[in-house]
Amino acid sequence: MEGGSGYNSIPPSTSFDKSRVLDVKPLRSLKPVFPSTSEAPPFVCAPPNGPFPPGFTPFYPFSAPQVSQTSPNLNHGNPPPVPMPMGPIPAPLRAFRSSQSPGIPGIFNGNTTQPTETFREVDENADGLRMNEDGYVDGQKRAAPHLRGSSSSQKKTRKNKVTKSSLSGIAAKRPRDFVEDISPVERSNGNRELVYEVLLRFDALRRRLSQMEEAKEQSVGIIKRADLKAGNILMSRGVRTNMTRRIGAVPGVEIGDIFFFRIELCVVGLHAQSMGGIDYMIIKDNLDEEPLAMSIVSSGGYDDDAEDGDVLIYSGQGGNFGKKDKQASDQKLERGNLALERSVRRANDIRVIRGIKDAVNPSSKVYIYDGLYRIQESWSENKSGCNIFKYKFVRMPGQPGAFAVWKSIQKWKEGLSSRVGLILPDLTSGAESLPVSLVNDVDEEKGPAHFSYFPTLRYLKSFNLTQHSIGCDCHNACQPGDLNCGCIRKNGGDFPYTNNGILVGRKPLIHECSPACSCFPNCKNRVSQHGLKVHLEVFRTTDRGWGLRSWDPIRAGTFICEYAGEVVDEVKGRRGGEEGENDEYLFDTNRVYNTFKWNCEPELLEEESSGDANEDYKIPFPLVISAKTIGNVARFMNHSCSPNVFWQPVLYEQSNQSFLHIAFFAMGHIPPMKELTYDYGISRSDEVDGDIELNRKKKCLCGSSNCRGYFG
DNA sequence: GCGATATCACACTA
DNA sequence: CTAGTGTGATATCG
Repeated sequence: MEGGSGYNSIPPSTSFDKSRVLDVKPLRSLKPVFPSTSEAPPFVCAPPNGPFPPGFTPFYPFSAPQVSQTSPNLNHGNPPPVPMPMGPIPAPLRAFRSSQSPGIPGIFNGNTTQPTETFREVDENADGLRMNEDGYVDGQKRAAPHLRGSSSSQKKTRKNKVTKSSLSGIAAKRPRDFVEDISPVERSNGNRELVYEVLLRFDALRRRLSQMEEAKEQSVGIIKRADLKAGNILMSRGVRTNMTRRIGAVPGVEIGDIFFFRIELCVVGLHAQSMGGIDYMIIKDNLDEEPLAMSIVSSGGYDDDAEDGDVLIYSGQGGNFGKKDKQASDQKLERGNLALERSVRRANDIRVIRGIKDAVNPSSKVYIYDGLYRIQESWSENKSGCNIFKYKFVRMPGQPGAFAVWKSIQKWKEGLSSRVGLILPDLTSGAESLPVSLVNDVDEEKGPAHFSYFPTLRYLKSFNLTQHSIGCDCHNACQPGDLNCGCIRKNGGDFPYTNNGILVGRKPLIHECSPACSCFPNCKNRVSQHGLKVHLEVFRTTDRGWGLRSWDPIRAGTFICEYAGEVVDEVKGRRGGEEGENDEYLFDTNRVYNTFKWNCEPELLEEESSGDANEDYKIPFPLVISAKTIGNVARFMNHSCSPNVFWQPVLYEQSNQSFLHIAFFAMGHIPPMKELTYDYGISRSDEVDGDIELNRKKKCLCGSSNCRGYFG
């Protein structure tokens, strides 16, 4: 199959073609190279900061096998020659290993010393985690250690839901239901699923609050900061994790994870200070007590030097530095600065979160968890007569690239260095507003099989699926909360998107404005009509043919692309006649899709459950799209049973007819270079047959712990 | 028109 | 309970 007919052939051009692409077969369904899903591709052994080996993906899919995710792995000796501070070194600290470095020599400087009180506690936590990982062995039985805020979290929302024990078999296999309780143990110590879920719930609530605020709904009062409000609600309801403060990695948070609000770092326990840049804890060592730094956020407020991907010169806090209305003063060796100073001597791991401007949304920031660092040295500087502390943070070796990946992308964008394995800078040949690069740094394939790039849907005339509808008569732009707007009324009174174009919630159908409306084309209710917003890349995967990923960070609810192609006859398309291979590029609303919860839980807003909670796909009519001969980037998106992208039906008008489109949105925040995937669903006719026709199915290689084993 | 700058309300932990 | 820590959205300036 590989290297099939289309290989290296240049198809005849047609007047319609915007571009031609070379190709092999769609390999989304090829048989596995790694038959067992537990055999992760070898990208975990990449050098810390690149250059990455072919196909290296620095980020695990969220529920991919994470053998050592929560194991402290303290018994792997052979510390590499890491840079160590000079002078006497007090008792080395033990901590969680970096979560993504299985098989990499330990990064600890020893494991023979007696753990201190605090570290014994850490170890116990680690044991608990290991149990959890084996399938919620005793999630409920263990007493909750020192839980703050547990009382306030017991109220409401957790009505008699399924107990954890009744789910024990399934829980590890299936994403949990939103409303399900988070146990005290899980609140203390997280895991990957939980961290992801807490973040999803945070953003769902945040989007809903933004929507209500933008519509000026009186019910919630004025919320200037939906992020803080959402964070506050979740914290007080106990929808949070990793409350146990710890040195080292945080279970469930992976290097490369991205965040869009400081408060998100709090709810997953990565950095507990909602504003402060230095988080620390008091360590009791025999009779001594000393503060040690756990994590820092470098966001550009001070003149930190973040030029090098592996070294960070971090400024101490305080001194009223950079504040207009206050007199600058000396920084004092107290609080965070003191903790950093102690951490120099102790040489403990410190989590580093780097905040940078979001290129896609310049008014906001992105926070990247860049893994564990240690402070190599510290000194004082004098800035306009005032003392400032400086700390040289050096990244621990053996960790997957995170911030370094961003730096590489930045260079590609500036043209300073070309993307390794670049085949085409823009496979759309200008058909999209942004270029889509085609890259293969894995093998010899020169590109996907020929198709014509077409950025949207093409309805054939023979389908009379559409009807004229009346647009709104708003002037300028439709205003959230304006119930005179016909389009908002069609959406049930809610504006489907936030002011910055983020989808608030899934619904059976979204009605966007169109040329039939009198609002301007830049009206915010046209999110899915304006093409790509992030720089995408079609790339060669190691075992699943071509795939799609993004150079830009994508926040939850962001429109990614629509499924473009030809709308085909439902019955014919589904069975594909003799050419079963047509199935490869089919999108079919008739398939059975895993249900999942994405919208805000009304309980968190103390609202009665309403129609908004409905996340069923109820489509006005079935839609089958073939992207075999014409299509856009969506045709390269692979299947996953734990996807990070979902589809949403959107209706808007063109040429006096309403057309149904399939729009893809980000489920959670997606870091750059992480593969984009959605659930392909299962063909309904096969399901009805009872016996699944496995030969028609494709063996799934998504590698997720929720994997169904097949799809299609 | 766009970046810089000002203003404002605020949530976490020690 | 208070102090210490900037943040993120928006308005205004040059």
